[in-house]
Amino acid sequence: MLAASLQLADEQGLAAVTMQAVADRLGVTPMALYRHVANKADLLDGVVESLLLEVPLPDPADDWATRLLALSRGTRRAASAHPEVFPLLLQRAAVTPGARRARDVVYGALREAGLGEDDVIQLERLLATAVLGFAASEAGGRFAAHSAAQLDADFARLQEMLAGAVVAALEATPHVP
Amino acid sequence: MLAASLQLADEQGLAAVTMQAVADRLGVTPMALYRHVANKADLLDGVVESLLLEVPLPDPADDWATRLLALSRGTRRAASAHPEVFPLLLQRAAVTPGARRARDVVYGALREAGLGEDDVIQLERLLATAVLGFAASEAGGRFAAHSAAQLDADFARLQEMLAGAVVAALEATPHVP
DNA sequence: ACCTGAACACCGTTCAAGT
DNA sequence: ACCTGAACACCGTTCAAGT
Repeated sequence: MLAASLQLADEQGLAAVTMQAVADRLGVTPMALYRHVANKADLLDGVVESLLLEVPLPDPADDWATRLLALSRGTRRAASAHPEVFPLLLQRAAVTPGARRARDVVYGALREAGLGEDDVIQLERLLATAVLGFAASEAGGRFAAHSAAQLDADFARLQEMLAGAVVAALEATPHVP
Repeated sequence: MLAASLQLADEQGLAAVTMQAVADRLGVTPMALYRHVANKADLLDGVVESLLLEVPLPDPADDWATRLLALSRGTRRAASAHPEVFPLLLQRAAVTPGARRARDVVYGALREAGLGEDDVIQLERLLATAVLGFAASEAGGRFAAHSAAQLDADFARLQEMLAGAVVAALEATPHVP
């Protein structure tokens, strides 16, 4: 049902995701959906969550910088696969299992990099926000005037910027030699 | 009419912005709105644009770093004033007068800082995206679990991060001594 | 437990008609 | 030029009833 809704959004836009259309696709009446979902907002929550769970987790064997890069690339890819739904991500509290899963990857990477716990927690929010902001802008159409090559270059530069921020935080961290 | 729609969204949520409700507030029938707006999407475009035009432009007498900070603070304030509408900003192409207005402020500041034209153009997108991503996350509820103090601290750190990116770009720029 | 038919109050949008 | 009444095809959601 969440898969059917996501597919519907991908194919015909978010506005096409109506209780009746989803039900149709499942060969059922609209009212049957209310057995599995409280209401339409709840259904959309589920769709957003399933999108989040589609972002592949990086290989834990890679070093921390590679893992961060892989996660942000996976996020951008999920956005481009589901541009209609992705922007909704910024409109839900990041407290679901899917949100926690991605957050934990970043926490682990920043800890391994050597940051203190307070830094880890704050920096994760800023890194995630920058990546989500970019991916949501791209998916939502804010960059519609720009070429794919330009956006690839922008994304690469964003990564450099974020890496620079992590390095700066590391340099400000007292470390055991 | 755009003002009435924005007010309606602020007071009762984006879902309450229906053609009938807007018409009601103006003391007119819904069909009368179609004289001023092509359809509902067009109306929402107008509402988003009017929100963008609400962001105050920085004092041109201030130095470039102060202007950038003022613009991003103004943006964050507009988001908190209109949390229902603000997230839509990431879902429209940044080609309207309101978008251009803000962009030109950043262009001017980065040029004055001493960046080359290519850097100015690319960095503007990244800075704007980071600020909009943060403001939209905050307005949209992604940070709902966090205190206002925490979010203020996050925003301050975001500014530091962005300032660091500008400085790094400046250091990589060959300059006339 | 799960699904349905019928119904309700609302949507966005059209069109011809009014002033 | 601007607004309206009536109508159309759709919404989300409820409730009692069916299996």
